[in-house]
Amino acid sequence: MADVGQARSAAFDTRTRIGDTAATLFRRDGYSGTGLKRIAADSGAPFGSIYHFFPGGKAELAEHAIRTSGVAYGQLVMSLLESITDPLESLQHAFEAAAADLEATDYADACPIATVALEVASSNETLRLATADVFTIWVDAATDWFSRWISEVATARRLAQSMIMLLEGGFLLSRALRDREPLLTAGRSVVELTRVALAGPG
Amino acid sequence: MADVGQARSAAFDTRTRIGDTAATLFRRDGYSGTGLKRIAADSGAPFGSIYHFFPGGKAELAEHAIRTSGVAYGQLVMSLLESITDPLESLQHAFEAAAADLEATDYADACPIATVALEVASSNETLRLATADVFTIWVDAATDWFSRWISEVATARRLAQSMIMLLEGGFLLSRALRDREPLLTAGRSVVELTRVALAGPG
DNA sequence: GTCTATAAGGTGATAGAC
DNA sequence: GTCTATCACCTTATAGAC
Repeated sequence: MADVGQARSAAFDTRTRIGDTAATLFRRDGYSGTGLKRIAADSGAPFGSIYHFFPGGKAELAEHAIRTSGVAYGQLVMSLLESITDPLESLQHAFEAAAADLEATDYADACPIATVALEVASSNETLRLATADVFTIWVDAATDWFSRWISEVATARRLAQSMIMLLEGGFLLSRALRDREPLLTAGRSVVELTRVALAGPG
Repeated sequence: MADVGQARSAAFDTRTRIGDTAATLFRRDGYSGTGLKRIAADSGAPFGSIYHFFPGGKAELAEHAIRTSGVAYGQLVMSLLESITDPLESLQHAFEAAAADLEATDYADACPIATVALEVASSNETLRLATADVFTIWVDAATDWFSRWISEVATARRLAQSMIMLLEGGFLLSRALRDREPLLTAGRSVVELTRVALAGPG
């Protein structure tokens, strides 16, 4: 197993480096705002390597970045939610961690796909579908998490969607205002919504 | 007064047409994704007229579009909230109207500044400030509206921010998924948060 | 398979004719 | 003041040397 990894390591590293750099730039500057030249330069890979590993060019690279970073970010958030047993404390902690991360990266690293999702929603059906798939995965995973304490699936799903929407809206306002407050407010509202649901039908 | 309008109408119309077209394209395809050639073509104005009316070029045009369409959209939403006296009914109606509008425009016309806001947040300080000013105006106006029924300003402000964040998150998910559901769910959650606040300290 | 040079077209911006 | 032609640059993509 180590041999296989070793044998593929050189090519794998270059491909991964290109993918990671692309994801970082797409997240920060969007799809149209990110040039392939910049991706090659920042990743240290020659320009031609992009087309060697991603023959479909920018579109294929973007779809790969959306799906890969989207799934990874979803897992990161879910693992954050798993780290504390009490749901209300867990939610508050997750939003505080997101706010701290955002501030630590000078308000750059928020949602990995939101900027691209808005850009391509009305202009690129392939990439729109990729972002839709990622959001669906997130909502489903969060619905399962809420379902541990909420018996009604519809309620769990509504909380899951609202959590993600508040996170996204919080990222948007916090990035624009360069202030953690909106994101922290979003966290408080998620806690409030969950508290009410828990006190409700049980 | 009619004469002044008449005298300025030709130039004013062209400038307005360029501004409106720019706002529409920026909203749909973002800042980097919108070319000045396209703005000239869609507005019917000659290319040079863009620089005649907006000497600062694309950046000045974008700032104008952000501030103008941002303020206008805020007023639209607030007037929608004014049209019904009961706050809970009013909120639900506003989100349903937003969802209907989004669907009617084939999921294109959502927030006029969100796409650009995310694009420029880390790369263009002038435009970031313009989006920040718009969001601040929206939060302040919504805080005043909530304050009619909520005595604590901090609570009214939290509700105002959460309403806007849920609207923005709802727009994002609904556009990506091409489904009204997230936006309608966002509306339900805003109503829920407001109901709890109203039942609380009074 | 890694990398470079170039192609073909689009971009923001400008100069200058009318 | 309206409009056109053009500039220099940057974009994605490809062809081909090594």
